[in-house]
Amino acid sequence: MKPRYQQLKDLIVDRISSGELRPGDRVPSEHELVDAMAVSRMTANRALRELTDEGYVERVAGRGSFVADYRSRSHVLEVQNIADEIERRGHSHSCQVLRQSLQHARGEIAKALHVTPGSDVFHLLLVHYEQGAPIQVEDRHIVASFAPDCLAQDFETVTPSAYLSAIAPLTEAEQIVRAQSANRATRQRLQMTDDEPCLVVLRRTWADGRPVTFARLQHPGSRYELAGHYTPPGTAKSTPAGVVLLEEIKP
Amino acid sequence: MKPRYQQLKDLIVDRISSGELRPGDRVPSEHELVDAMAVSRMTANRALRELTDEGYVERVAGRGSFVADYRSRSHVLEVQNIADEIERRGHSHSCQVLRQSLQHARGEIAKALHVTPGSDVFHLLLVHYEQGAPIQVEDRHIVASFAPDCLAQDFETVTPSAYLSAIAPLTEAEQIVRAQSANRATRQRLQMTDDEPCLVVLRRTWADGRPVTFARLQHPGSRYELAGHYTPPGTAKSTPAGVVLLEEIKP
DNA sequence: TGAGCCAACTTGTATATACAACCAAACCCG
DNA sequence: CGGGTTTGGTTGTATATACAAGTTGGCTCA
Repeated sequence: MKPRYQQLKDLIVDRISSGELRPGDRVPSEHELVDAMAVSRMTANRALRELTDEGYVERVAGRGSFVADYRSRSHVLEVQNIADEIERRGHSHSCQVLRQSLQHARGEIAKALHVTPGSDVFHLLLVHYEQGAPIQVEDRHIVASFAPDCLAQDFETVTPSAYLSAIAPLTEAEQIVRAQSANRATRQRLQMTDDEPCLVVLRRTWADGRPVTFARLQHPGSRYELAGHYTPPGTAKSTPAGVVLLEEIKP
Repeated sequence: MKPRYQQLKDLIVDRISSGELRPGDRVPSEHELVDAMAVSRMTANRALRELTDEGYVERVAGRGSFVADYRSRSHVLEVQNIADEIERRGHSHSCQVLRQSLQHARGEIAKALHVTPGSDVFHLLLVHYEQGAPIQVEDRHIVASFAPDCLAQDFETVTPSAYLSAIAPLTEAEQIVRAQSANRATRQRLQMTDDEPCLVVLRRTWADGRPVTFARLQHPGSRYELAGHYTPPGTAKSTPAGVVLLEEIKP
């Protein structure tokens, strides 16, 4: 038998990930949980407090508890949307859609997305631009059942990342980073010289406990780099100042 | 005034990061905290429980609470030691030291390590091999005051990462990943072809609240890649199975 | 009408208490 | 001497209660 505070947490997380509760919505107060679930206030408090630590809930003394905005939930999403990233640099982002089609999953794609071969998946091929210069080729497959209206989307306005995380919170991501040579088509799309290395990111993302999308992101090595900042779990909030300017270091 | 559970947490974390308590050592039990600090057991419980969530402490019902092993504390260290990584793959690791010297910090190195130009820093240049094949050039600077006996170490036996994390827990890391062309010396050391892309990681690591080491890690693009797995804070423990085999996907 | 005050609700923290489960070492008995 | 048992210490969970502090909205009174 699970402890009662965990049952309360599961209950609330379920209501969030099912979409019943959306970011900004009010979640039951401690007293409401006490009355409805027949637990003590300390137990309800522990459940809500841990959900706060885990990023699901935001609490304000005097007002109540609310579903947190997914975007503030994890590094996963921060890293994921290149449009936000470019905007944060104060640059302009634009995007060109080269392909947006329904396909049948085959081979590695089916395996990576945990669907049976032949299942419906959407295929997207986009080029992202920063200040007019191409910065990323996004080659993405999406499980069709997760995002049925994918073909109707205008991905030149809303990036696939933003679109997907609006459907349901992306709970988990796995990625591999490689330095590779790009093929000719990619070189052309990214306006790369022949011998310029290409930074490739393979990323698989989960929602509702199953993989929903797989992307291959290719970037020109001379104009793009990945930055990461790691702290031990729990220390994340105490980010010290002066964590910049590593960029300036030349080999 | 800080809440009392936070005071207890600070107290214990201070004793850990000062070195008074080392991994595996016993930390005060709840009852001992109750007696010594004049708090209720629930308050002591909350302090120890949160330290457990944050990775500082491991608790075993019936035995007690103990300082956690740093190595299980965060992705930072997991990723950091290439010898462990190679060993985990069941391969053999070896290492060749090309340089191990005392230098004076200049320019970007001084800035990156937050020391005044001219301060003592150690400089290491190593090549790591996996199954006899070169896999990484490690070009590292270490703040001398942090690791005074650095020149006496045999880094062909114990990697710099392992050595540094034995001195004090590394609490924070910042890294940048690039795809670059390697210069001729590096290409030769890594036995790379002329047009092979090079995966470069620039990493700065903190301990005791200050940067202590800066490393440039270069890898042959055809034989090395970075893998990462991200979950939202708090969900980290529920890592689902079937998170492998992304490696097999060919572009 | 408007400004200030107050009451109700909320979260945040702290205490005292209770019981279950677990572990290790001491203990007892055959 | 050896094996089962007891016992004391430990964590894990749960409850009832209390007070402080923040927020909101309504109410009163000038």
